[in-house]
Amino acid sequence: MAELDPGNVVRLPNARPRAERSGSPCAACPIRDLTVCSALEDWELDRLNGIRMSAELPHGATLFDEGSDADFVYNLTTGCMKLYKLLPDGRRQITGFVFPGDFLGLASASEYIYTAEAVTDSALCRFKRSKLQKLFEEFPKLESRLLTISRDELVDAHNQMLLLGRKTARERIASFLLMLSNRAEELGFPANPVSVPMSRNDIGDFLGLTTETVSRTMTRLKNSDVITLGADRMIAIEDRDALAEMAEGF
Amino acid sequence: MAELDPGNVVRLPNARPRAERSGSPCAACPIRDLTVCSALEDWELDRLNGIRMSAELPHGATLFDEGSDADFVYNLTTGCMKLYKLLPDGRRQITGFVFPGDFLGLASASEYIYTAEAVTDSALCRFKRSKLQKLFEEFPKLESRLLTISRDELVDAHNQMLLLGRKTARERIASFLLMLSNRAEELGFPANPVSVPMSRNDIGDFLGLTTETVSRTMTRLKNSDVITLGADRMIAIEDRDALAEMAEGF
DNA sequence: CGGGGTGTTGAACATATTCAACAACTGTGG
DNA sequence: CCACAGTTGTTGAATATGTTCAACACCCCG
Repeated sequence: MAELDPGNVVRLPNARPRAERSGSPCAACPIRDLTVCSALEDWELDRLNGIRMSAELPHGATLFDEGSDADFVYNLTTGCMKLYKLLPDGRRQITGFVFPGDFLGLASASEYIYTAEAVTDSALCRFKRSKLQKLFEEFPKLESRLLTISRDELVDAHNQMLLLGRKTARERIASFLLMLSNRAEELGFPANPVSVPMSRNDIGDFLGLTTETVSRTMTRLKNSDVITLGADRMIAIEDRDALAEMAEGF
Repeated sequence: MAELDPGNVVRLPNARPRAERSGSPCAACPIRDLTVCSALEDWELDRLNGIRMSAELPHGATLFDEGSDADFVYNLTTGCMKLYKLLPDGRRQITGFVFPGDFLGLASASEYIYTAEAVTDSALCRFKRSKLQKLFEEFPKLESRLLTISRDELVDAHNQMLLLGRKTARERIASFLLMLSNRAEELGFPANPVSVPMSRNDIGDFLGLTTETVSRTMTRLKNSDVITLGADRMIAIEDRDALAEMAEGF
């Protein structure tokens, strides 16, 4: 796992101008406001930076495996990752996609409860759990922020349970596309022709469907003029209201 | 919502002898070690007790509705509750069952993200969120403990996603029965003839199945001598190993 | 070019659902 | 205490949604 090469970091569209106010790279971090770091002042950020390591992953690479020792917590700065659990016969459930600003490994206790794999080339900040724990004592704000983050993850998880347990294939795809579009917007990427970096197979394993069902359902949505399937895994949302109604199960 | 009548509280089997060391009812709480309170000393517990209110709910009663203002957080002391989300046409997903020592409303921000309804007659401690928040500043341990609890909830949620997205009906039922058995044991109730207080319909809505499928699957497990269906919603696990293998998808 | 991975489409199939009937149980009032 | 009504649970038959198996088109990337 190579150290971060700054020249290789893709800046996010909503990046703030590189701050001159502090020497710490964190102060200039484009996703600073989207993650834990938003709880901290510059000087506190310096302390956090002190225990930070950078890492990059090419697409397809595994960051950690389900069941391995959860010594580190990560924060994604660029790219997209997937988290998944496997059954012995290979059935896979992707429990979440990770976008810049999101945490990885938060839900784990002593061992990671899912495998984390890069969907696209990715860059991350890495924190040793034990060191982070010590910082909590110094900055309770940090732990407080982490509680908020974990609460938000719980909200997403509950929505996903509703999706997996009760929604039809069409409703699942609609929910998924809107989720991607909303997250893109939060990150300052275009919300409408939405980028769908993951494969049909990944989408299926996230939505509890097969590749074929994902493909067929997308085609039907295209045929009913709700979306347009473009090149490079781009999808245009032509009728957002219709998609939203579908997603909510109307 | 009546105040807790102490004469009406069913003591849990693993209750410790009523403590004489403190005047606070919390110090004598039978589930004290199972919940947030385990993070606190007696004198700190007194402070927590100061913002505590008691409540009871008969079975079938709703504690709060999805979407209503999340002003309170609750801790179940006796009974069993269910948390669920609804789709506009009435499809329901139960996102979790709540047992003594468990929290309700933790995942919520300004509004509750699920409805909470009593499965059996229940008793709870109620805390005003704003007051609890203030106690956090006084006892960071408390917030720390809450982070652990919410992390554990996240682990459960991820396992449930795997179940809902990828497991067969038989595997879901097996997982469910083992979960009930394990939780019962944690609480000091018998792990083997396991009490299943919720209806087939509730089980179905928790596992993403219909009542009929739950019923049929249970019958098949009975016919293959893995379980025995008793009266009063009791189920005996006859072949725990077989059940465990099923649950894991072997 | 050529080849593996990715995506689409078709046809047969399976698992779980839906609709329906009935049995068992619970609680309530006469 | 029993009778009755409503709820809960079980079972059967028909059905549907999504899966499986299979073939082929596409398209980057080598």
